[in-house]
Amino acid sequence: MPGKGLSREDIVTAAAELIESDGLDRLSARELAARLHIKAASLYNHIRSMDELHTGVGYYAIAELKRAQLQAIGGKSRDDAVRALAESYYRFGRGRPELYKVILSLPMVKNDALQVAAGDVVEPIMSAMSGYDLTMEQKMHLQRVLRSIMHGFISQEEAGCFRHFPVHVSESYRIAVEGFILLLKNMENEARHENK
Amino acid sequence: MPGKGLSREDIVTAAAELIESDGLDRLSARELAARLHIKAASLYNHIRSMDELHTGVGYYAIAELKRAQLQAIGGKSRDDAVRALAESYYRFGRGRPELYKVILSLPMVKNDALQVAAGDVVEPIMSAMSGYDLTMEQKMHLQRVLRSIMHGFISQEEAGCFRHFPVHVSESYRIAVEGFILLLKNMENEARHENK
DNA sequence: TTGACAGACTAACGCCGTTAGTCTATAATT
DNA sequence: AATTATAGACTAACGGCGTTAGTCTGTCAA
Repeated sequence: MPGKGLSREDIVTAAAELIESDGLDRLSARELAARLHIKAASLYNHIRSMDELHTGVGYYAIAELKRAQLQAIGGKSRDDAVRALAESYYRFGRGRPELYKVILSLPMVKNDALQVAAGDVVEPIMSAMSGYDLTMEQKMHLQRVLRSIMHGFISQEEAGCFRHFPVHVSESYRIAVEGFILLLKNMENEARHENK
Repeated sequence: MPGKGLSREDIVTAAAELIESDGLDRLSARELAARLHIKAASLYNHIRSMDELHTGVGYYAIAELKRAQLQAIGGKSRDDAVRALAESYYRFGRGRPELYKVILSLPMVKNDALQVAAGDVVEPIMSAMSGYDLTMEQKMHLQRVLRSIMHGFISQEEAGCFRHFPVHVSESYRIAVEGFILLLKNMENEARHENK
């Protein structure tokens, strides 16, 4: 094996590094190949297409995000867990914006394997909400709500939509998260009154 | 003027139509030119670059979205206005997904003129919240929160993230909006108690 | 009638992802 | 130890992309 020591995983890792350092739009077969000291065509000995590589980086990014969230939740529960989750999600999105973009650009539809990865996105949120007295169906709805808040916030700030007013973005986010916690408790109480 | 009757606006309109019918990723100079029965290079007599054209379509999309929202709010106020706004936003995002993508892909940072357009995004939301007894600063925060909810929801559903559970998406959205209204009223009441 | 010019054209450049075909060095087999 | 198979690099090329330069032509104003 001439010029060995180059696995598929090496390429995915190199692509992730390229994306994080130079930006997602700078990822190209030739640029990536140059970093690995090979020619663009040689990449195709390891990957099927740039699209598949993109998906591969997506898995990596989702795994990183999941890891960060689970670590943030730690031994916390209820409000503390939700706050920690929201903060870690925000920190990931803002701290590694290019990697976060990769997650966004993944079309979860086409690929079956990606539906597994989609579970990785949901799991930490469900875990953070485990301490609340809610039905599974309620939690599924609320998981979508929280994800929408977190993702919507990050992507709009990233796009520069929040720059135009002199009120602090972090305070807006805090209000959003506290509003979600308010909703959580409200739904808990409603259930309690019905059962009484 | 040989082959006249082709203005910059015609090209923006044609681009918007192309995007809506064939998808944003199918927009290319050659494809667009073919629709206008000219060659790709001739486009540059009217536009500076494809990027600028993209921005032009973005203006159009934002104007459309604003129009839909203001119409939805109509004479409504408070909760009704917020619900109508949220519904119209959702309907726009889901009903014209490719046009909505154009708005998302606009980087509000670079272009000064786009900051004007950003005001068009904010205005209907502030209008819907006008009936609540809140400070301007509070409304600015809450406008960000609502936008995050609406945008986060649409973009995640568009990406296919909500397909994996057998609970209705529209119900999730309803919960999210009602949660926001809950937050609105909660902040109103807090202010009232402080002032008493 | 003539000159200016808007607005189309062709040709070409350098980028992109991707495929086909070739060569070579190592690993496995005889 | 000699041979064969193969992994994995290479060059060359294709069609598509956005974009620029330079050219030609038809209409409108002087």
